[in-house]
Amino acid sequence: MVKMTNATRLQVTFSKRRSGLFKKASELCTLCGAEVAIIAFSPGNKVHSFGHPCVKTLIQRFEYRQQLVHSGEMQMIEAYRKATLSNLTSELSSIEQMLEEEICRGLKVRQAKIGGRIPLKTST
Amino acid sequence: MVKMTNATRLQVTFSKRRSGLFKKASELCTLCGAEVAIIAFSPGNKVHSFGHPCVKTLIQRFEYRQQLVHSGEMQMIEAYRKATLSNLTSELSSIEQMLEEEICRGLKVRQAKIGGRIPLKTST
DNA sequence: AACTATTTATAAGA
DNA sequence: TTCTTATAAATAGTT
Repeated sequence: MVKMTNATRLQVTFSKRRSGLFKKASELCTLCGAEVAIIAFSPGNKVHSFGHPCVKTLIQRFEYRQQLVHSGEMQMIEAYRKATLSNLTSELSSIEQMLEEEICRGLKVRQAKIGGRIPLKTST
Repeated sequence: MVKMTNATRLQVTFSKRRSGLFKKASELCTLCGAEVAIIAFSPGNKVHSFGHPCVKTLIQRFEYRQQLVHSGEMQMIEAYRKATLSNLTSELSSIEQMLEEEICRGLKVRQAKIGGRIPLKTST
């Protein structure tokens, strides 16, 4: 599989495959209860996005997780998870969720200050 | 289409469909020269990601664009695009790209300081 | 992990 | 851009 040469066909193919990709993503969400964000830049450099529940929230969560990994905290959490009893695991989940919600809330406050808003779902 | 109930089947289906989704994304990249990032949280809340050229870069670019939209600068750039001659359009693209590269460089420096690194492609 | 019947995606053409 | 259709690919169910 190589890059298409004909610019017109490439544009049509991109459009079709992008909608196919977004459809697959939305099926994954409804069928499995997954949460998915997609950011796509077309060959013409236009941005297209899909998000359930919304792109921004998932980016925030992703970056928070990455931060944990980089600072070694995730390993600590995993070690704790393995060492503790299963009923404590659900407690930990709640704590993580609360922390995540706090971060989201902070984001919304910051966004409100700059006059922005958080779309529920975008396809720009 | 509704959410699957059987937890085991759901896990298998998620796994199959996630790899299908990532494959479709990579095909879109090679076939059309697109750039795509996907962040997916499984029902078990594990994070999975796909990125070409890399998730972080595309998130940065996405957020930069969103910022432009919110501040109204994108509209100004679009208006300028339409008003100017086509040879100026490519010049503008170069300027945008340089600006983007500067932002990426800044990100890398900041990441280097906290001891992190930027993966080319992740599937966590 | 592998198989396969069936469903779904898509390339090409209109 | 939308519709059609022949072909290719994905996947649900099963082993």
